[in-house]
Amino acid sequence: MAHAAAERPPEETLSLWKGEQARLKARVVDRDTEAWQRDPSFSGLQKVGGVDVSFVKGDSVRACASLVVLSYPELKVVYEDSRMVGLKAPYVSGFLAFREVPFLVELVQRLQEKEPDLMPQVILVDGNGVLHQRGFGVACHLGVLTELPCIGVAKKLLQVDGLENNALHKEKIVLLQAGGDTFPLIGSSGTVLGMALRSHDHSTKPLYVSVGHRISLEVAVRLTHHCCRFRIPEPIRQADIRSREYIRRTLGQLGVAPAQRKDRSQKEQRPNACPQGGPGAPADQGRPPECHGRDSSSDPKAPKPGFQKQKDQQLEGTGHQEDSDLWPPSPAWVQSPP
DNA sequence: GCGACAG
DNA sequence: ATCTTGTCGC
Repeated sequence: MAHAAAERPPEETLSLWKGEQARLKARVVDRDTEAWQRDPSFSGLQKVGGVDVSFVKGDSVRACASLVVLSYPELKVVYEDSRMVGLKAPYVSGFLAFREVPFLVELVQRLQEKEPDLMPQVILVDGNGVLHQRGFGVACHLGVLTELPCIGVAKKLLQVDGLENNALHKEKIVLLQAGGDTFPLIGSSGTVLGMALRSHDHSTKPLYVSVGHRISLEVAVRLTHHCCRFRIPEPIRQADIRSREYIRRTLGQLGVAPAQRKDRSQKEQRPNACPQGGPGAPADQGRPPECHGRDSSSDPKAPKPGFQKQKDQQLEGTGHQEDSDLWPPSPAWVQSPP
């Protein structure tokens, strides 16, 4: 039973999740509530958070959740908490929060306990805010559960409410000529759900920014832009880099049973053991502001093939349904209502 | 059966 | 999301 979070939940579960989203959605505040948000240069803003979850290939349970806090406007990491977690829900488009948000809330609580002074004034979330099937993406979810301002930053357009990544959309993207350029994402209802943002002068593929909680779309977009040294906003980029680094260093290439890995021809299988410090040595757990050690974080060598994959293809699975069809391995799906 | 599909 | 190697550009 190493796949607790592998198969799609039954409709009954999805209905409960929809109800939860509808209930929490009523608490979303889609306007500025902080003084720094009104300031042209964001004076007063000093700490920006970023969260992300990386996964262990071939393992539907283990993942690493990270929360980082960066100084603003320097964008230097002043706090990091990366933790291995056990996933309890699978990824289902439209319900990303039920898979990741419990761990993100935990990270925020740990920060509150350990270093309350480093609590971020806003968190950039990997995923959407109100640009969502039911107007309540993971950025809204995290925002409402923590009451912290949150911004949804997606790397791909979620095609909902009439929004399509079609020829017209692509034409608009071409018109984004410089970093900071944007165009609104208007749903069928006529509502502005978010903005496509060219985050950097040298980046062609836009980011899709939407309101998570306690911030206006305009400010969300402007702040996201100010956080970009590269295409991905630094807070999210650092959380991403550090969470996968954590996995790489603790599990290396052996994510799952070494026996069922695909045989890579006859190449040498590196012994691959964790260098200094055993698994018991977190290597960076509650590390105070100092952040000693390697800070290779920001380097101008962002390796990205000069060409894209004309179509973000997703390997359509191997077509194998290797395991049984016992879905809920155990109860406890929905979190306690209130 | 076919198209979609945030992470 | 994950894996993967080289390659092109500043």
